[in-house]
Amino acid sequence: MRIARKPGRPLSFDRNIALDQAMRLFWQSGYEGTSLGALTKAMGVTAPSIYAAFGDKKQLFLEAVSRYVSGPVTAQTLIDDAPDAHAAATALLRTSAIGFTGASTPRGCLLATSTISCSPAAADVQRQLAVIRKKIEARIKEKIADDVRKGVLPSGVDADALAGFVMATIQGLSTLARDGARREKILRVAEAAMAAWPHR
Amino acid sequence: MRIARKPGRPLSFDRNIALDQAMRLFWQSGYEGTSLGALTKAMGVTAPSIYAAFGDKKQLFLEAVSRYVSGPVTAQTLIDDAPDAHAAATALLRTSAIGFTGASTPRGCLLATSTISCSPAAADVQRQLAVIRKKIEARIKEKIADDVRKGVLPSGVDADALAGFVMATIQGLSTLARDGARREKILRVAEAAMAAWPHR
DNA sequence: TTTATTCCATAGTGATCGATACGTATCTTA
DNA sequence: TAAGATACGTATCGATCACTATGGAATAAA
Repeated sequence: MRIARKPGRPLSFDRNIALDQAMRLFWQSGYEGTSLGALTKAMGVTAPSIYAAFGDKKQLFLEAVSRYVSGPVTAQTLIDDAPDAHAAATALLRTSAIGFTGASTPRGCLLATSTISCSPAAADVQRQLAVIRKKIEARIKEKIADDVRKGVLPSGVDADALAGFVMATIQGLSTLARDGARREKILRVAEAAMAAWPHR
Repeated sequence: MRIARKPGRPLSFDRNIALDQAMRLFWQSGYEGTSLGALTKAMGVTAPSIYAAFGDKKQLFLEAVSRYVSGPVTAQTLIDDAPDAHAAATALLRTSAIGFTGASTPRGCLLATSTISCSPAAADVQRQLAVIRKKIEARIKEKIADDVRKGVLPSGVDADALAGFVMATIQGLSTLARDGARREKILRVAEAAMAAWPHR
C-alpha cells in the first residue's frame, strides 16, 4: 500500500515542533500576553502559514493546551492509575511540583496561568480552560467518593471540598513556582498540604 | 487657619472614586487585559486627565494595587492581630474566601490574578507583585517561627513549607473563585486545608 | 480686570495588534 | 510537459494599543 501524499507544495516546517514552540510561549506569557509576532519568531513560521496550519490565534492556543494536557503522563492517568485517592493526590501534587519547576520549560502551569486574567475579548477562552480544570477536579472528587464507598475514607469526608482543596493546592504551587520558589521547597509545600488528608 | 487651595481649575472628578473604579477593572481583567479605553470609560475621566492625575498606566495600576492591599483589614493586620499562627492562617483563609466571592466585586484576588501571566513588556510589574506576595509569605513564616519558639508548635515544623502552603492555598482559593465556585464551598475548602496544620 | 495657573476636551501620534490579499514557488497527477 | 493543488514570502489591512500636543475653560491671586 502506498503512502497517500497530498498534492501541492509540502509544508516547509514540522507542525508538531512549531506547535511545541507555541505551547512553550503561551506557557511563558499566557494567551493574550503572547503576540503573533512573538509566535512567528519562535515558531520560525510566517503569519500566513500559521493561519493556514492552525486557523487563528485562539485555535492555535487551544491546540497548544490540548497538547499540554495530552502528554504520556496526565492528570487523568495519574488519578486513574493510583490505588486510592490519597495516592492520586500525592502523585498529582508531586508531579505538579516537578513539572512546574522544569529547567527547560517555563515555570508554573500553563492551565493555571495562561488565562487567569484577560480582556473581555478572551472571556470564552478563559471559560474553556475553566471547564478543563473543573473536569480534573470532578475526576478527583470521584476518586475520593470511591474511597468513601470502599471504607478507605470515613463517611463524613467532604469529597467536594477535598477535591477543591487538591485543585487549589495545584494552582497555588503554580504561583509559587512562578514567583521563583525552588523545586525542593515546592515539594515540601506539597508534602505539608497532604497532611490535610483525612484518615480512617 | 485657612484651607490652602491650589490656584487653577479644580479637578472635575473625585480621585479616590476614579482610583476605585480602576482597581475594580484591573481586578476583573488584570493589568494588561485592562485597556486605557476601558479605564477612561469606567472612571469617567478622559485619557489626558488620567495621565495628569496618575502618571502612566503602570503607576495607576500600582496605585490601585496599593489601595487593594491597604484597606482596614489587610493580610498584615490579620496576621499581627492573631494570637498564634494557626489563628492567623485560619483568619487569612476565611477572609480570603469571603473577599474572593463578594457579590459586588470581581471574583478572586487582584494580587493573585492580575499579573500571573503577561507579555515580556510587563515583566517588571509582575516582579513587583511577586515581591508583595513574598512579603506576606515571609510574615506568615515569622508568625509560625514564633509559635515554634514558644512551644505552641513542635520544633520539627517546617515554617518555610507551612508558610508556602498557606500562600499556595490562598492563590488556589482565588482560582476556585474565578472558576465560579460558591463562597460556601470555598469556605469548606479553606477548612479542609487547615486540617494540614501541625499540632503539638 | 488682568495675569498666572491648572485642568478639560478634541483630536490626534507612532507602534503594535490579529489577520489577510496577492503573486510566486513547489509539489502530485495526468 | 501541462494542469491542478497547496504553501510560500512580501507587503500590507483596519483596529486598537498606550500616550500626548494643543487650545480653550475655570479657578486664585494681583
